[in-house]
Amino acid sequence: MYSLDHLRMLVETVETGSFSACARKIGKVQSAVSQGIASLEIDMNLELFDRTTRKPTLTPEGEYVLEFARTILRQVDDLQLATASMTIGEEMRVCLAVDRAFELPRLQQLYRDFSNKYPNTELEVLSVASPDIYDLVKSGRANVGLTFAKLDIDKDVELCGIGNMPFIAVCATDHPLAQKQKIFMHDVIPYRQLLLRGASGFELGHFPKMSTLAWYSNDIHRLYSMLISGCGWAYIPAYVAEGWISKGKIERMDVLFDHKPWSPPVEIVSPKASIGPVTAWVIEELKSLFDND
Amino acid sequence: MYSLDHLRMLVETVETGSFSACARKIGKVQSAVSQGIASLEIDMNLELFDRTTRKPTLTPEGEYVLEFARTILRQVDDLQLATASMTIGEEMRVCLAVDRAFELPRLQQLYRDFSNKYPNTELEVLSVASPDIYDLVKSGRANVGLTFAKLDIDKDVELCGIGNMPFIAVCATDHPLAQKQKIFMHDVIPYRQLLLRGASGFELGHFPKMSTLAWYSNDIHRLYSMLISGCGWAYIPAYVAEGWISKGKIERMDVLFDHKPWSPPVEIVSPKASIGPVTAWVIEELKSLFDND
DNA sequence: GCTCAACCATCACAATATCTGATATTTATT
DNA sequence: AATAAATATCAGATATTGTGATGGTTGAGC
Repeated sequence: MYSLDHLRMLVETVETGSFSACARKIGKVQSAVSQGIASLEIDMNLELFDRTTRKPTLTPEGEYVLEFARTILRQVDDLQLATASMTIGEEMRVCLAVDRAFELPRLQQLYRDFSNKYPNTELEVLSVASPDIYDLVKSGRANVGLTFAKLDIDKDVELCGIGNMPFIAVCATDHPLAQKQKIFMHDVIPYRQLLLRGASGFELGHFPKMSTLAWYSNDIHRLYSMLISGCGWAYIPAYVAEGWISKGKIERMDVLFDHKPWSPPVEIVSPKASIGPVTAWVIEELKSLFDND
Repeated sequence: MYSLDHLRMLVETVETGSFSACARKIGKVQSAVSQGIASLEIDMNLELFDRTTRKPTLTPEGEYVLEFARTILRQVDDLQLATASMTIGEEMRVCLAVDRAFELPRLQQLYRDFSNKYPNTELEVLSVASPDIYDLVKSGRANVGLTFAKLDIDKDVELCGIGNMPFIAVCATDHPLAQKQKIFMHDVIPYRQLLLRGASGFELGHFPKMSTLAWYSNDIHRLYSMLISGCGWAYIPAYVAEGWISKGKIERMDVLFDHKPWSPPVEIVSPKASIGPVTAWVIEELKSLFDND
């Protein structure tokens, strides 16, 4: 049965162009590679290289096998990285950074599934502001992020849009705006708008500030307190609003300026390289987050 | 450096619950497994199993490594299958089955990219009717399929929806319906409708037959001939219609009964297991087929 | 058409790695 | 306490892989 070294020889030979060059690169002697490839061909019962030309060229079969070998070795390299970082003490755990606004029931489902599927892997969930998430992933502090999409693309991280999160405008039932029907843009401007904003200070481009006066919080629950005490109105995720409205102190505003709910895009942020299988699983799960809502 | 056998021991030990059972299963002696796991732990510089209990249990590190090992071995098994089928003569090629209605420019781009990326792998493109595609993939005759979505789900194949293909109603410029503006449902009923249908005989649920009289063809080009000779009207993919309309003999009908174009969902069909890397690449490419149209 | 450098295949032998079977020890169960 | 089933360890057997030497082939440059 062939080994990883054999596959490495195949890949390296293609990469360097010759058995000798491959041998030099992997620190062995030419005949070792020659025999290695030969035994690989015997094991697979296939001719991988055409040796009639000066430099060995891949046969169609070889071409096909090469792709498998590449994928396998990439995984092995990732495992290598993972074990290396584990021995130097970095505990293996998965850290998921999500925007504070996401407290979806589906996320709780994900926690449950995670604990069943990977009972021994630690899960850390950081609840932070969207703009901070990119840095957390970039620095390696977090393995995956779930954020409102930035407008500019970031070349250091992998991004994957997964849908939109509808926001609606709400205010307290005793707020002047709650009485009004068919609210125009100019109607809300005089009233204080309550906005979500990251601790880092700046807000997201997707969150439109419409009123001239604004109050901020980095915590959506604090926003609730501010709302019911009549401090102003706010745009909040529709699924949060539902819960609040059912409590009877908050009402949906009948705004005319967006007839379909305003829905900023949501994306998954992951590092460019070396994603472990557990993180990969989390990413796959996150992808279906908005599938049937 | 550890080998595939070592990883296999790890996985099999977890699966069976003990080193001995693992040894029995993989046809070796207990001490071989014991030593194998030990050397794996030395190579990785990690403790994978906790031996204080009766049966060895995975440490958190082991749990983590296990996932990698599983993925790697799955790939190796796939490679095994691929090489086996290649030696018994099944030429390694990728066979893509697409519905006859798809002749998208983006598909031609895919052919070009394929020939660059995998110059030695054969590509076969079968142009067939959507309902036949499921069987082609199921039987292994085709590796991937691109079809209009069936309404019932099929448990034997993997399905992945990728978007919708807009259809519009057209007829010849000299057809009575071309003269009319604001065509109602009852206007089209008396005229012959030209429909796409698979050779297997049955049509897709997504293709609404509205007229009482219908003519069928399994070939969209034949439909064109029928259309320009004034035989009737038809629903055809919008991108096909564009080309035909620009030739001047076909016109878009001003139908009122669907104000947004009728767009059946399109999905990728792939086998449940053992997808080779080239096929995987094709699937990834197909997924973005409708992304920016 | 000759030379030369770089390449590949093959072989016998050396070096490693892996497997075996025996043995001692541990652990949960009766 | 006795038992059954597991694990660790060790020395020797076996198999795999690597080495270095040798000879043959290829293609570029003259």
